[in-house]
Amino acid sequence: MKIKTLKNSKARLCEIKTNHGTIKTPFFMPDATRGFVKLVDNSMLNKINIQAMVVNTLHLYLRPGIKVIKKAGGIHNFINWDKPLLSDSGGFQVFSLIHKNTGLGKISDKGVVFKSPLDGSAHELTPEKAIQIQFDLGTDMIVCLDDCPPNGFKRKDLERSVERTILWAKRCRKEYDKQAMSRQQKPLFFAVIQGGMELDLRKKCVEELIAIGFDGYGFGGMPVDKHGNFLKEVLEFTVDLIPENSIRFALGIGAPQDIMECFKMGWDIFDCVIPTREARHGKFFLFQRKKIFNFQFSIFKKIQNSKFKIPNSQSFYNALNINNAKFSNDFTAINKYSKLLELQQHSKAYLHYLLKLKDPVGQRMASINNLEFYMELMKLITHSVERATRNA
RNA sequence: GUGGCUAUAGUUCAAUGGUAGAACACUUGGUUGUGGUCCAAGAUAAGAGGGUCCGAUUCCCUCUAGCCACC
Repeated sequence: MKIKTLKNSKARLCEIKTNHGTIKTPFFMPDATRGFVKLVDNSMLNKINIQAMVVNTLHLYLRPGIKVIKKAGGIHNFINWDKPLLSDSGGFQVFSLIHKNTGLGKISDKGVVFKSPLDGSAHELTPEKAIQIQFDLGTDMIVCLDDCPPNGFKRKDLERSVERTILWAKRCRKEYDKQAMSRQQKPLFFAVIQGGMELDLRKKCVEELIAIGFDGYGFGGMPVDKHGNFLKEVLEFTVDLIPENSIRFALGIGAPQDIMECFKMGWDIFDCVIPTREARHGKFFLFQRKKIFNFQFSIFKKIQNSKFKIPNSQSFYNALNINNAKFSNDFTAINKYSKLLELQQHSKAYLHYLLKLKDPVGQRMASINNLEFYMELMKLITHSVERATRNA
């Protein structure tokens, strides 16, 4: 991994080598939980320049099942995608399933027993099994099974989830080493840091995980509190504890301004459902073009001066709710600056109408608009920082 | 043409002689390792005319409209 650190900032630009090509950070991965980004096909993802995606161990294990994927020659072949893929362990999903509905499963030190939400059949996920499945998928980056606590967990419960996360990380490491012996290509291996909002638990967790040794470390748990406030302090505290030569993965983050904040702190890679899920429900990201120059200029200036401070998000983009009645008669282009003809040529009123009907045609257009926005956001940060460091 | 039934929110339906509810639709928020969702808040209603009654959306009459059956 190549790392380019910035003079007056903790932010950094990295190049990460994977089995399916090199990725440049900061980068954002859309969630393709079941092996596809909802409503968007691969040729469109390539057009938008998506570098990598996140698939989910648990969802793919339940359906179509590992047998099918192995028979297909791995997940890349199965979904016809030749760029990097990261598989999430399924920890977040199975834990949120159980925490929301205690009847659906049981958590013990051994692993998690749960009922499939698809057909009610019983399954067990253990740390070893999570790693085996991910090797079978053949993803380029894999993640330890972790004990993911819900928002509002008390200290005692958080302590137990940290203990279990560490215990499981050890078992995952052991299974990884066993699996890796018989394979030519090894995936990059991530552990997940838990501890909720308790800083000493975060510290303990990350120190123990570093002692075990991983290629990268992820921020676990919800990055927002129950009121929806972004946990900036916890994220900043945690990233400072991760070694510089490790990849820093901000799981589930986030809103555009949260990604900006995290990049500034030194997080490298991101994934989130926001651009696609919210697109389906009408939230729609657009740059304020006139303000982008100011935005770039302020990054440039702030790197040259003392503290690198990312400007307020409100100053350069809008999050519109295309469902609002005012768009029913707005015949301007969905996004006249888009590279994609369908976003240039269709009107906001048309998209409003399609989304009111919950039609996939509209949901798709909104999804690709938001994904293009996120990719441009990454490009904008990277270019601004590169230009600034060149001239510094 | 005759007989019967019905008329309450944008829609489909409740309850009620004294403050008219729901679902969906509508309006506005929220959604952070994907439930193709979910949650929260909000606006909106008694066909027309007459009668009984302290008081009628409710009971009675006439008209109007719709539905069903029969000719």
